[in-house]
Amino acid sequence: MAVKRTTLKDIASQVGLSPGTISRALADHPDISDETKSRVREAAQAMSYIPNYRARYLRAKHSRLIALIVPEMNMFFVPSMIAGINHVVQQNDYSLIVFQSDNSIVQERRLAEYATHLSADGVLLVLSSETSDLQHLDVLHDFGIPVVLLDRTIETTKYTTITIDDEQAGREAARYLMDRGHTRIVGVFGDQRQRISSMRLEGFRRAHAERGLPLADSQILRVTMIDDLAKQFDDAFAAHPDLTAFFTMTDDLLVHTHYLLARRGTRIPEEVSLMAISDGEAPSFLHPNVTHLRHSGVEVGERTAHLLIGMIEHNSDAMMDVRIRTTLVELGSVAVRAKPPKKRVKS
Amino acid sequence: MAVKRTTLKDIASQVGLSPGTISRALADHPDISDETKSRVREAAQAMSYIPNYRARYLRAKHSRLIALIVPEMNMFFVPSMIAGINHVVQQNDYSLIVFQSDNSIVQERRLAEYATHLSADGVLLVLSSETSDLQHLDVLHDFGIPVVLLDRTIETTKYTTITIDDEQAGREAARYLMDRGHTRIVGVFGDQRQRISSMRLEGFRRAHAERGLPLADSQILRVTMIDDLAKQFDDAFAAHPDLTAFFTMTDDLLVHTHYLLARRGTRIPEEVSLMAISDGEAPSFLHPNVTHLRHSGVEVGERTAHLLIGMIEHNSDAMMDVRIRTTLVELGSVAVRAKPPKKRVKS
DNA sequence: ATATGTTGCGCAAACGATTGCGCACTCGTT
DNA sequence: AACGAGTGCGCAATCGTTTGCGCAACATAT
Repeated sequence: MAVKRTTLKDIASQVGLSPGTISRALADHPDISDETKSRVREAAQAMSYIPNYRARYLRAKHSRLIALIVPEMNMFFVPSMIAGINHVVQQNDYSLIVFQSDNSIVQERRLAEYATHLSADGVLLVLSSETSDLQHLDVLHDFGIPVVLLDRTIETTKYTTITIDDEQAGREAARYLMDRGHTRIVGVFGDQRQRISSMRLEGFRRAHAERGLPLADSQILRVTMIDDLAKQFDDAFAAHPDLTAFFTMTDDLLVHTHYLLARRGTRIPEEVSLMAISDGEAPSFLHPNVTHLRHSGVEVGERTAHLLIGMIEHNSDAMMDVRIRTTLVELGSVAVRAKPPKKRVKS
Repeated sequence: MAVKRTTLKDIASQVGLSPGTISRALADHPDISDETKSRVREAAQAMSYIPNYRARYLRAKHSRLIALIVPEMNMFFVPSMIAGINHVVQQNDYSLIVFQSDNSIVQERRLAEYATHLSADGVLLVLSSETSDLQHLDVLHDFGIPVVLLDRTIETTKYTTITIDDEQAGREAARYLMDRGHTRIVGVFGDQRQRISSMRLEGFRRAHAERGLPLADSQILRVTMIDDLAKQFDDAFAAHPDLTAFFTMTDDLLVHTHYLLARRGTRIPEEVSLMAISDGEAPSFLHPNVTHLRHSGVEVGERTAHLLIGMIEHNSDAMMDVRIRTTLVELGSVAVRAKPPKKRVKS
C-alpha cells in the first residue's frame, strides 16, 4: 500500500544524472543549466518527490524545530500564547513541538534533555511551579541552544525572559480601584511559590502602603488549588463588612471569583466591584464585562517567538529581560464609591 | 561558548574502540562484554553524550513524531484535547508537533505536506471549516502515514475518525429538556458547514419531530461569527414569549448565551433553563452551574492518540469510526416545568 | 598555439547512528 | 591435535542530502 518515497537518487537514475546534480538543480544552483533544471523539476514533480528533512538537517547544523515546554494546558492564556507562538514559528518555517511538564521539575529536566536529543534550535519554557533554580537547563545552555523563559519565570542572569511587569500590574490595579474610592479591596492571588504571584501581590501591597491604607492579611486570598478559594472567600466577607472590591490576578481566579459572587447573590458592581489581570477573553463573557489590565497571550507568544528566532538566526547569546506592558480596559465591573470618610461631609 | 556535541566517534576514540561497539554497548547488546559496557557508559556519562535522534531516525524508518493539525486555538476543548493527546504521546516516547491551519484548507494541505517532509509517523487532524473533501490528504495516504480525523470531520471511508455521536447528543439534550416540561426550546448552533453543527442540529430536530413538537426556524440560532448571536438572541425572545429553555451545542456558545441571559436580567433556571454540550469546564464557573452532556476533551485526546499509536505500531490500515459517548451531568441550570396541557392527570 | 576563463556536471566525503557480516581468539570436547 | 562452538569486537555499508573540489569541454584573449 505505502508507496516508497522517492529520493534524489531515484530522480538521478531517472534523468541520467548524479544525485548531487539533482540536489543542485532543485536548489536552483547557478552551476546547473536551465535546461537541466527544468528536466529535473519535471521529473521530481512526476515522481512526486518529497525531500527528507531529517536527512537534510542531519548535515546542516540546525533542525528548524522549536520546543515549547509548558507546565500544563490551562484553558486561559496558554492557548492564546501557543497560538501566537505558532503563528510566528510557522511563518518563519520552523515547527513547534509542544511538551507538558505537568508542573514537575523532573519532567521539565527530562524534556529539556529530550529537546537536545531532537536537536531543537531553540527552547521556549514556561517554568513549572516546582522549579526554583535553573540548573536543570544547563544541558541547553552548554550546547548553546537559545532559551527564552516566558510568563512564569524566576530570577536569572543566564536566560532571556519575557514577562509583564507583575509588580507594576498589581500596583496599578489596586490604584485604579483606590482612585475610585475603594478602600477595602480583597486580592485573589495564586500559588505563592511562583514569582508571578508574589510580585503581583507585592505591587498590590505597595499600592496600599503608598496610600496609607491598611491591608489585613485576611484581605489576601492565596489560592493554590482552586477549591481553596471558596472558604477564604466567605471568610473575607465575614471579616470585612466594608469590603467593596475584588482584584484577581488571573483569568482562572477571575471566573471562579465571579462565580462565587454570583452564587452569593452579590451584585456587580453595585455591591462589589471586580477587577482583574486578564487576556481579555473571560471579561467579555462574564456579566457585567470585567474591567481589567490586559495581558495578551497572543502578543506574548508572538514577541517571544520573534525574540527566540532572532537569537537562533543571529547566533546571539545576549541575555535580556523583556517586559510587556499591560493596557487598561475599562468595562462595567467597577463602580465609583464615595471617598472614604476622611473628614468628609456626608452629602 | 556552545560546546560541540559528543558523538559515538568521540567516545570511540576516547576509550579506544570502534563507534559500532560504542553503539552496541550503549544499547546493551549481548555481544558486548560487561566490562566494556561499563567503561563505555562511564565515558559517555563523563563526556555528556547525547544521542542524535535525527541521525538515528534517518536510518530507521520512523521518526517518533506525531503531527497535530488544528484549525485554531480555541480556549475551549482544544486545550484539553491537546493535553490528552500529549499525555499519551509523551508516555509512548513520541513527540507532538502542533500546527494551526487557521481554518484554511490551503494551509491544511501545506501542513499535511510538511508533515511528510518531517516524516511524521502519524497525523492527527481536526478539519478546518473550509474543508469539504479530503483529496489534499492524499500525500499522507499514499505514503502510508496513518491519519486520524477527530472532533470536526466529514464523511469518509478512507480515514479513521473519532467523534461523538453528534446527532444523538443533540437529540438527547432536547429530550432531556422536553422530559422536564420544556416545549419551546431555542437551540444555539455553530457554523452549518461543519458536520458537527449540522448533525447536532439534526438530532435537535428529530427530538422535536418524535415528540410532535413544533420547531420554528426562529428557534434555531445559527452562529458563524460570535457577534451574530446577540441579534438572533433578541429576535428569538421576541418571537417566542413561551420560550423556557436554551440549548447550546458548544462551550463557546454556552458562555456567550449565558452572558446574554445575564445581561437581559433573565434568571436561570427560574425563567429560562439552560443546557449545553460541554467538556465541563465552563459549566463549573457559570452560575448556576450548567447541566450538560459531557464531552471530555482529555478523553477524546487520549483515545485518539492511543488509536493512532496503535495504527503506527501495528502497521494497521484498518479504517474505523469511533464514537465517544457523552455523559449527562445534571447541575442547577434546568428547572422542571409543568407538563404541557396534554390530557395528563396531575398527580 | 598557449594561457586563462567559464560552464556544467560528477565524485566522494561528510552528517551520526545502526547493523550484517566476518574474524580472531578462547575454551572445552573428543 | 583437531574440531566445534562460543565470545567480543571491528569493518564498512547504509539512511538521504548537501557541497568542496576536480575535471572535461569549450570559448575567449593573447
